[in-house]
Amino acid sequence: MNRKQLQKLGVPPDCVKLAVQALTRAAQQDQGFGLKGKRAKELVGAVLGEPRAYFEDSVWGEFAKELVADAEQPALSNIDYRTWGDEIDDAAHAQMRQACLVPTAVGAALMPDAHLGYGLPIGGVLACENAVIPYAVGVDIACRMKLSVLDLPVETLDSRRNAYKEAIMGGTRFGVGVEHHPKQQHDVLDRDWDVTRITREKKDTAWRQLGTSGSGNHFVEFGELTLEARDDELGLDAGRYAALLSHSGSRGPGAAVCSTYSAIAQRNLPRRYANLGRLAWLSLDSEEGQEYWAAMNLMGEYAAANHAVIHRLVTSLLGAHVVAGVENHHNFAWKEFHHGKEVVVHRKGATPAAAGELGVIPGSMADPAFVVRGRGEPSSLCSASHGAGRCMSRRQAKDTFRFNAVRNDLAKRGVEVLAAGADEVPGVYKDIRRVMDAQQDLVEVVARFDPRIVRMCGDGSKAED
DNA sequence: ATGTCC
Repeated sequence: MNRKQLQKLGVPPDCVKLAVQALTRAAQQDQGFGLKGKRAKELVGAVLGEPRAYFEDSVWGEFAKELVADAEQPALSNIDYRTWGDEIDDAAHAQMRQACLVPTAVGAALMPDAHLGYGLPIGGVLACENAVIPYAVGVDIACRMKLSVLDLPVETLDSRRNAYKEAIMGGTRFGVGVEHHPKQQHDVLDRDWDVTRITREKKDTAWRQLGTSGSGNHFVEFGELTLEARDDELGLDAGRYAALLSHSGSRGPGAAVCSTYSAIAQRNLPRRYANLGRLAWLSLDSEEGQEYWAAMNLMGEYAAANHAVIHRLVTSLLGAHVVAGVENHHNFAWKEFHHGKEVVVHRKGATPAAAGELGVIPGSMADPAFVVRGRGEPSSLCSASHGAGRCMSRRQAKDTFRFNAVRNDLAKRGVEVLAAGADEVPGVYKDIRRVMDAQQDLVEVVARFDPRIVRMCGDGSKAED
């Protein structure tokens, strides 16, 4: 009997392989019994009819157990999600509805900067029970923000402009595959990179890329931080400060971890869930799930180290010291308690916003970023947006904007862009002020950061220096 | 967002 015949008989697709193995064993034990025989059909039919009666059978036991396990696989969920903001496209909603079908999903929310992503939309928050979804964390695992407030008078942003520009140009590296020469040092290299094969193999890449910014929406910029009132936790009085803000992640190694474990998850995805595709999950009880969890957390430390090195290099070139700081992941998964039970909360392009938790939400190269304090709103799973959110694709942006023209406009508005592409100009983003208005119940604004000197990945160069 | 992976 072949696969097709077995399935016609009622064998679930995920059990066909074991049925074939059982038939082969049966044929070996009984010389007069061929695989095509009517008897084969009868035997398979009998096991299908009462699988539990065959659990101890040396020929049919394994197949029988798989039949029962397959029937007991959890059904699709169908949970609800709340949405903040009203400028979210249908495609992002469609992805969120798919995510709400994931069998382990128990909570979901969509942030006001949401837009289309792989698997879960960017700006999507998804809580699962005892399972992790690599593509609900995202390709750039632990993509993150870091703000450092400097001990230099805010006026030096103008009076010492060249020193600031040289510090950014000398201390940062942008581009796909870009590395530091010589390699930088950080304690993260002393962590255990042998937790998975892929982290072991990517450790040297990680070292070479340590302290680099990559491409896309990543940036390093100087700007002016304004506090309307003293903030004790930040340790800053009301006033204006020179500050350094960066957006970067786990570079090549994080992408390799994501693709490795999402491929495993998708390969293991039972056929009945096939249309969930890139939302494939790994049980935290499985070896693969534990490996991903360990690798993801290492990438979290690595991304934090990248920012630490960037800030170390840039502030050291500038001759500045750091007097206060805020940082947070916005592509990550955490074990947290919500509604009385422990769940895995995936935030993919979403800022953790538990009550009292500080975070940074950037706008665009010309619009303000905000230091925020979470309000711990339960229905958002204690989350907020991670930025303004794109309202135009990179492709469309290249056809719509000429970067040099935009750059001249921005210069008149007091923002000097050292390098960037047309796909990251302010016009490709929603209005950050509207996005902040839409999430007043999620975060309170602690400070505003206005960009003054900005570096992103330049156009037409994949590995510029 | 990354890098060219049988």
